[in-house]
Amino acid sequence: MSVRLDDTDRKILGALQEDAGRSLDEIARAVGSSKTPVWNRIRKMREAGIIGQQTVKLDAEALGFDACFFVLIRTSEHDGEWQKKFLKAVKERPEVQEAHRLAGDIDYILKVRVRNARAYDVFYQALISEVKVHNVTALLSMEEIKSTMALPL
Amino acid sequence: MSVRLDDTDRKILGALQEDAGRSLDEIARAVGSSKTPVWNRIRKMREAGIIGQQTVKLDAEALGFDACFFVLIRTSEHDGEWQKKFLKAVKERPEVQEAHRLAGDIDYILKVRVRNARAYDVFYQALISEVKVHNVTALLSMEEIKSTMALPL
DNA sequence: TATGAAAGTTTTAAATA
DNA sequence: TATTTAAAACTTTCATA
Repeated sequence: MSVRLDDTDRKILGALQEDAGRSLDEIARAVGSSKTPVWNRIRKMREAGIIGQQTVKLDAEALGFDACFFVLIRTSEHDGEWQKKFLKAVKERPEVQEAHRLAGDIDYILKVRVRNARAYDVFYQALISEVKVHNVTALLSMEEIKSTMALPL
Repeated sequence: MSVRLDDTDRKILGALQEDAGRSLDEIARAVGSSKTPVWNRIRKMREAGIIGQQTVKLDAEALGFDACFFVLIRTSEHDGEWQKKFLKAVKERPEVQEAHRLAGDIDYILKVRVRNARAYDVFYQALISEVKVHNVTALLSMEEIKSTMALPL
């Protein structure tokens, strides 16, 4: 923790976010420095946990994941036991790509990626059989306009 | 396009999703094959667009992005001109990490990542001054329970 | 599919500003 | 203290069997 970031660090993070497959040399050139210092900064930021998992973006549709739902969940149960069970269910299910606990009226939002509507129903039935929820609204995505993990550094 | 995927391809995709930083050798070992065939498969899947951008996950909180909103948007305007302007606005704004066009009552959902509530308001004011929207609901995330781009292959 | 050699990259260490 | 240089270890890429 607690690495103070300067301008060069931020530029490196920007370059990595954009394309983590570039060589050190290219990144160094892009941020106006050279290999070793850039390498040391990256190592420090990795150790500090600022730079996490390195991954690839796969084409969901080409791989047959044609359905994406945003699921709004209201619960009447707010005790610790219920919450623990719910978090566990959500973390374990690979269909759930995002899960957030919300402020206000709606308690949770999930982003669920499945092959088709039938697969969503299977997921939904499994979820409500594991944990009791008061009210569920599923919003079906017709079109993914944008999807990125990049932070607006 | 149209690459038929077998079991080995799927295993490779799984390995890359999990950690794109591993060497070919490691991936080959993990999927029970050897370097050359794995390399050829990856190249083909990249060419076909199945494997896309390579990126890193950054720690949003460590970098000072403390606020995340899901924004539900209803519009009264459904003509092409309006939609074009809206898509453009959403794609251009780096705060918008996800944008989907929905079926049903609510027309769009956005995921917006900003430094704080004030920054969200700046974003919101800028958006509604660019495109007219009928009704907006912002859901504030209190806790990110899960966040992954990985498909449940 | 496997082997292996050439080209390129990452990583470490030593030298320099 | 941070950067450049240099060299060893490792990876990717690709020709050939």
